[in-house]
Amino acid sequence: MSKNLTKREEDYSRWYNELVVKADLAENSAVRGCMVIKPYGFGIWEKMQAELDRMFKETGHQNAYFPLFVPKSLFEAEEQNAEGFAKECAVVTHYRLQNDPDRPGKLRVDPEAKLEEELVVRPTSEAIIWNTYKNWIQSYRDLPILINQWANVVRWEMRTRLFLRTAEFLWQEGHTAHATKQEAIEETKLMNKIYAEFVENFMAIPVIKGVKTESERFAGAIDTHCIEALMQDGKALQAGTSHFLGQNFAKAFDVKYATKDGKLDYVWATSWGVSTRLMGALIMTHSDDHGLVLPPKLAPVQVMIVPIYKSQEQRESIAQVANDLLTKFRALGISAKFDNRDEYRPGAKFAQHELQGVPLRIGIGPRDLENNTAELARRDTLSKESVSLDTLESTIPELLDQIQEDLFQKALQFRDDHITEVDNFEEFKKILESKGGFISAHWDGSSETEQKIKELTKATIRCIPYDQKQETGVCVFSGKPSAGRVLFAKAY
RNA sequence: CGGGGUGUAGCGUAGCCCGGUUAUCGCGCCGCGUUUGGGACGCGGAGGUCGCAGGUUCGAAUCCUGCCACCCCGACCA
Repeated sequence: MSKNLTKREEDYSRWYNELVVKADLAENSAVRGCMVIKPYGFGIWEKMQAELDRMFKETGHQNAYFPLFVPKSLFEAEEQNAEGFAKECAVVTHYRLQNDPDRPGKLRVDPEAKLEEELVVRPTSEAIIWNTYKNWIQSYRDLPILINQWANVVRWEMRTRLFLRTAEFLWQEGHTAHATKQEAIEETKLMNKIYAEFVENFMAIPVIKGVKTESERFAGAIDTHCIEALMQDGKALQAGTSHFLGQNFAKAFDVKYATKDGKLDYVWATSWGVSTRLMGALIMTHSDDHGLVLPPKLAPVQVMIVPIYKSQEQRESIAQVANDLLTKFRALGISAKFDNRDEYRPGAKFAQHELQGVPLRIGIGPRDLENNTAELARRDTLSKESVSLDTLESTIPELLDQIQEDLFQKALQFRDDHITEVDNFEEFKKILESKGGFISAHWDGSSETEQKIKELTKATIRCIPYDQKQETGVCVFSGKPSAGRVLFAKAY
């Protein structure tokens, strides 16, 4: 994510440490790999949350909250799921501290306070939620259950990566229960579609919708649908997943319902989630050497007004104009701010707001006061123009829309330029090393081939795209017959 | 957990090989003044258990041992 930030040494430092999102990998080993998200960064997340939440509610979902701690016996009930996450679980074993007799003033874990049953800190909530759903579901009349929760989860990864893989992360996880297989499959696809719409329309990041291969599937799922994005360095990023869980969890937690004709059947399930990883995707898709570039729809501040003045009289005159503009923008639902700090000069403010990715900047100085103009600067193109003050009110809303669209188109162009069709393995390796991006190639459908390609090239199958063409060919690695191309890439 | 690297002020660092005044510089921070159309300037000032613990030595940021943390590369993963 910092690959573009090489212009000045200070930028790099400020990027992490002052302005944007302080991703503080704490020094204490117990919380290493966890993020501190500063207010500005959290403002971005809040906007993402708000839009997603709205989309979930529009499709009939409700929010609820389930416990952070999962008793180990519940956690292990669905074996596939438990096995998949076992290696990265934080576990609570004690419930009390006491004074350490050997180290005055220090504490130790009270050995007497050992829990009878260990508590797993949720890496995902299927277990505890399905244990609850068991009590909520008796009849087909209780279905469907369409619930989402906004929560934190913990996955004790061996290696963390800022934004993309932190030990603790914020996300939303939807967990739904359905009477029929078909309905659950529809829900799985619907939520993947909603993720795609959100990421494309709000984050301005183009994605490819598809289905995971068996080896990349969520632990405990029958099918994992996903959206895959491409970062500026040519690596793919899984931006969201939606799982069709079949009856696996219903069977593990014994969740049966009475059908209309009086029979008992297991419930069908889905789960789906996106996380703060999306913020990493946002940074790595749009940023440039000057810092963040935020799509207007997610920018905490969309328009920043910067005064340029010599005297305090000028400053006051500009403030009047600026406040007038703020009122107008507020009426239009545009979030605008007036950076009237006296202790920084304009250049420093310009640089700071560019670093923070504020989409539009309006500069007002003495010359503008005379001419009734302002300097309007776009963050994405870094272009500036002098415009009449009177036109701002009408042009800014469409300009924000234009920036949103341009960001998407630019990312789309880059993404499409980095999908390469390849028909032999030599070229596969060559493209992967030189150009990167997605490689569209035939695959024989076997996990063995997938595994071997991964070992040889580090590329994995990101997904089998929904819009895969029916096209007979031969596997790029094994030469065996294939019915269509899949997308390979090196991934985060 | 394997391989490599790095720990010096809020951030970025010099010094370490070859031990020796009061630990270097830049940014940031505080005060005063001058400034303000793209990252201001001058003067003054504050801020350090040199990652931690041992050891060697008259003397350790520097040499030795152990530990810890972080970064990069693997394995694992949203």
